Amino acid sequence: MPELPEVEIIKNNLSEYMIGNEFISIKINTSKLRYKIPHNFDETIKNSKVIKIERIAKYIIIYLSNEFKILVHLGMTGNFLISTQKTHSLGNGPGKHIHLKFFMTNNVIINYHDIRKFGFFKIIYPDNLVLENLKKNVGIDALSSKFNTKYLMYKLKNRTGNIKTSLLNQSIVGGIGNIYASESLFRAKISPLTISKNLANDKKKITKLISAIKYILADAINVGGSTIKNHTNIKGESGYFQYKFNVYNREQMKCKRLGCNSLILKINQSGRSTFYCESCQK
DNA sequence: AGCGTCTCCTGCTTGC
DNA sequence: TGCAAGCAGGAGACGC
Repeated sequence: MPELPEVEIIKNNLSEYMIGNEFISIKINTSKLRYKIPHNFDETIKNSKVIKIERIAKYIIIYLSNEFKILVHLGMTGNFLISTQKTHSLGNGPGKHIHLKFFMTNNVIINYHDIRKFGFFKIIYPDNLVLENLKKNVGIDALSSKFNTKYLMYKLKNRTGNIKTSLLNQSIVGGIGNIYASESLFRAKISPLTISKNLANDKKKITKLISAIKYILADAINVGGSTIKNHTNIKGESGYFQYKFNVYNREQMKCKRLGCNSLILKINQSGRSTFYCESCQK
């Protein structure tokens, strides 16, 4: 589920329901996520107010009034769903995979749902540099104005792997995942097999790639992200960028570009699926 | 430094 | 129908 557009949507949803409100309590159903939920998680968060929420690449950071912060990553299948004290309903199936429940002072319950339990929650202590290190390590956000031609040429110039794998590398650019890497390369008409350092010499193509990435991500955010298996917004509503896929999940289907009769190919790169059109992407 | 491989977990799809 | 294998949006740890 969650790549940059989905995380951005979830961040905005959380902001709407959390900012300005306090945590009454936290119920932990499952502490064994990717990392074990710390034993003082509830104690640390309880009675603090949410000040602001930001996104760094695919991470969400919740700033608390007591100077602590919560670092959240949604892994492959993490999501938040809202319910209220009154109804206590989720409107989205059984609660089998709800691992945490945040009870807020505005009578809202924010439920963390994660089938594969690859997501995590960490407490960042005041003055701890986790966040600063994270900002260094995840490179520049794909939607940032700093993600520009000069930057990407520099980052790719020594890379001997393929461009598709480089786009998934969060230390090069933050936020792109497997879906949007394939879709962006299609839009930029660049083959996913292109060696990164060769592409780095082609200023025009790099510029085209950057604008394709920004276009695709912004478009996906506008339509609520991609719902492949279970991404929804906090109210349980699906996105519909999946209907706009040109290549992702379209193996052996006809290329959508007008006049192109080729079929979309599926290959494996660094253990991940890549979809592309051999005729359109050179 | 950079690349490939493996791993965490559950559920759905595919093939025998 | 039943069962097992394979695959899935992510990323950190490891060896080379």
